Amino acid sequence: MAVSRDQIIALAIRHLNGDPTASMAQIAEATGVSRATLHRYFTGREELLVVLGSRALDGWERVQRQAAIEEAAASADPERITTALHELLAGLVDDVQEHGFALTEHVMTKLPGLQERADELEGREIAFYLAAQRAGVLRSDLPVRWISNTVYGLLVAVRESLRRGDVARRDIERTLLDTFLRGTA
Amino acid sequence: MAVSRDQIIALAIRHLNGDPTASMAQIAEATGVSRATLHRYFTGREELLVVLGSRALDGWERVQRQAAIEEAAASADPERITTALHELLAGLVDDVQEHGFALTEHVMTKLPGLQERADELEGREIAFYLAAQRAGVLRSDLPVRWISNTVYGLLVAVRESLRRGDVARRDIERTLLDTFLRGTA
DNA sequence: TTCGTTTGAGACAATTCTGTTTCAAACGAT
DNA sequence: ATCGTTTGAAACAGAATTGTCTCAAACGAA
Repeated sequence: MAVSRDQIIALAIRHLNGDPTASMAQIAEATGVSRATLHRYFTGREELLVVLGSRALDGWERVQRQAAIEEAAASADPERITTALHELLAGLVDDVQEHGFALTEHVMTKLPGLQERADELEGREIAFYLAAQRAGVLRSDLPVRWISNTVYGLLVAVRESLRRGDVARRDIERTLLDTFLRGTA
Repeated sequence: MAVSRDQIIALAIRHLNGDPTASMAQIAEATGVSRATLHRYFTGREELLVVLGSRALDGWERVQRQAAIEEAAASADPERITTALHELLAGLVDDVQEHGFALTEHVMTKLPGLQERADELEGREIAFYLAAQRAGVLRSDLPVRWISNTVYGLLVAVRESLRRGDVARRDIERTLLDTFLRGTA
């Protein structure tokens, strides 16, 4: 095989990051494979998008796991929670580079199974933010879901800043953390 | 006329806020007008989108003008700049409710003339943030374009929070300002 | 009421995209 | 070199969308 299924997936994700509405023909061209072969690997466009969306959710889940947010939340230890928060945001920055297309594309949320899993991952993150509030790491006077949405919105800002070259890659993690925690004033 | 052109525009914007990829037939149905009439008012889909995008930019420009950000920047007065910043963000919150579809739809930025105008409005806002940094209202150790992107990202968070009912409408302006200026820690 | 205008419904062609199929060429392991 | 597999190119039908056109009905002002 000239191009493996995993390669196709990776290249398709990269292409969709630049053009989220690309057709099957455009995806085929971008992945260096014919349209027929693309349909041999994936039943149809919907399955392809579900697979790509699942990869994005895999990345998100991996970030949560590597940051050990559940364990940190259970410990209720401010230091551990702080460390986990830093790792979480740093991991999300990495992930937004890889799967940025899934961030604002409303199409993804309508595919079967994806929304449920996204809700579950969001739920875990909200539980973590709640623990961070209780531990005094995050402000308790803000709705925890607003905090979660803030992270999401700031990741959109990260994606745009990197795409336009407004912030250097090596500075973006610190800048994000700093803005998230301390604000801009 | 049963439905005026302005009414069509308003209803189309409202509908596209919920379904940004709606077809001409769907827009026609949502605006209470036949597809033929829709094509009598607008040359084609592209012109319709340009008109809607222009309305969104009109709203943005009006917010900037009402907040008097240029005058505040020229004054270099921290208090005036602070007031203008509050008014700017409050106005943007209002506007994101009206023209939220234009916030993340990449389609809009590809239409002729729209991107240039958006860049111009963004440029004015960046000049204002720069003045705010010089006046000590905003931190100077953050790239001014990052600050601009942060506002954009937080508006995405505002749109999501309101759509999902995570934050009450009457609280959102204060919550946004507070998070933007002081952060979440 | 009458007459000019506007509208809606439908038909129509053109385009685009999806998904399937066929077949010859390229490939790869033995 | 040979044989079974994989691939690409092309053709095809079906669906959806866009944009145009026609014509009868509804509308509105004089």
